[in-house]
Amino acid sequence: MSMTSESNESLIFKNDVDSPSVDDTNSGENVLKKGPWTSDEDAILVEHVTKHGEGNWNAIQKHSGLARCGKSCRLRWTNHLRPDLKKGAFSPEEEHLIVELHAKMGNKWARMAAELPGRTDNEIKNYWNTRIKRLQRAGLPIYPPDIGLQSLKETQQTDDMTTFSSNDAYHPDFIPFTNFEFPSVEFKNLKVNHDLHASSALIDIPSDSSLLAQGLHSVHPSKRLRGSEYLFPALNPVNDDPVQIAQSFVYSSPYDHNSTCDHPSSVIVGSHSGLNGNPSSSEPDWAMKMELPSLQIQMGSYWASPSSPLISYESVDIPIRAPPIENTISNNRNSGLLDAVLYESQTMNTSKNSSISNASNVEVDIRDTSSHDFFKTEWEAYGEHMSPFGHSCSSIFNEGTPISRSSFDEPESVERGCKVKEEATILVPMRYEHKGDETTNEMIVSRPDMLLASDWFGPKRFHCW
DNA sequence: AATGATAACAACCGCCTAAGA
DNA sequence: TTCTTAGGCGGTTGTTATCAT
Repeated sequence: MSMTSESNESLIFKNDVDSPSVDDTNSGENVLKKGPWTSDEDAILVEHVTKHGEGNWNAIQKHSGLARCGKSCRLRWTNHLRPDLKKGAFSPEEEHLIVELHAKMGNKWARMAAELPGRTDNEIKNYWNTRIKRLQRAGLPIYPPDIGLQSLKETQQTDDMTTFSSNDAYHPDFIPFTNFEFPSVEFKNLKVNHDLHASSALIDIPSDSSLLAQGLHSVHPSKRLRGSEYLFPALNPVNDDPVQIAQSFVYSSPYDHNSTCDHPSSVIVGSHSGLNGNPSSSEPDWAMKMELPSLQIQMGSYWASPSSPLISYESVDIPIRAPPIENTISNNRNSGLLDAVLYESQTMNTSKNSSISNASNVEVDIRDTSSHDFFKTEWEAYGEHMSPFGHSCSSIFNEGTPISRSSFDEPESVERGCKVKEEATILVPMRYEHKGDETTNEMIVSRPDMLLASDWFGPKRFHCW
């Protein structure tokens, strides 16, 4: 570290040949240092800010001789030297809050930091990014269902969903659904069941684009979690109560009522009733943002965009005992977890007191065929049976669940829009172990994402055959 | 003990916006 | 009105620590 005859401050860092990196954009004497800050640099910066206060960062270099650009000074001060910074790991409360805030705001780190006194946006961002990576590897949802539901409800309470709000709860760079080619249909019932409608989306397993692109291919069942780190403070895997966890994934259609259904034996588990292409719908904008990963997005992509790649579940290595071919569709990799989900769902429903204490846990009766009623009543007007997303149950399955041959192989076989392939409806007979009883259910496997949640359930706990 | 993988952290880069000249 | 600049923000990259094999 070279020194000059000037003040220590100015000498230390100018023309520092030992600097890890030097910004030579400022040619000549003003050679700005890059790389890690030294304690001396910190001292200079602290002294300057103490004297002159924050701001005017570029002046620091001039006045103190600190060979750092103003940006770098500001960053260093903000992220490390501020006296009100809270050091150390995030507390469980903070972690929970971060997840909650991210569900509301997305990648608005600065705004999130404002809600966390003593924490910096960079800190939160780093925490979140590493968490995302962890979740990607584990194939787990990013948001615990309770948080997703809660945040959405809060969001919806404060916004008129008929218009795109500029409220902070919404991302300014909202990406509309226009490229999704959903039929422009007004869902009368959606407003009535606003919360559940959209919340159904939130309890989908989230995943961002990168997860879609890569994370699912890198599921690492044996990935360790350091120390006390759990993916969701509020949903600690230590609590391995499968019912409680399963409840978080299973919910009923908000449109449940008693009427007939064209798929008497079919139930959509985790149907995406909340996703529709109507920009005036209550779908929060963040649900469409890549930065706010959601499996709903994935599913929406499956359904809406022919070019959207389907996840290859070939690489998902989760030890689920596969059912025999004669009982299930071939290569159905979802059966194991879906089995588990259905099992838990059934457990809940057969219980007299299947109370759902948690507001986010919405019950579904897997034997209840009325879940399709809405689809029928609302969509038969279009002459076809399809979901609010322009897809029939069967087409949803076909597009969202890679079975047998990959959809990549036969893109033309993927029905889009209003096409319906009733004959393609997949009924999966499943048998469950349930307190000595055997119950057979048929279902439409529509949730490949459920497979990803198997880590939460503990794959060894469930099996089907 | 060595090695590789991963997490955690720190810092930089590029873009955007607001304010002032 | 346009241009410049400072500051802020989010994304990305690099480094170090930690853990498992």
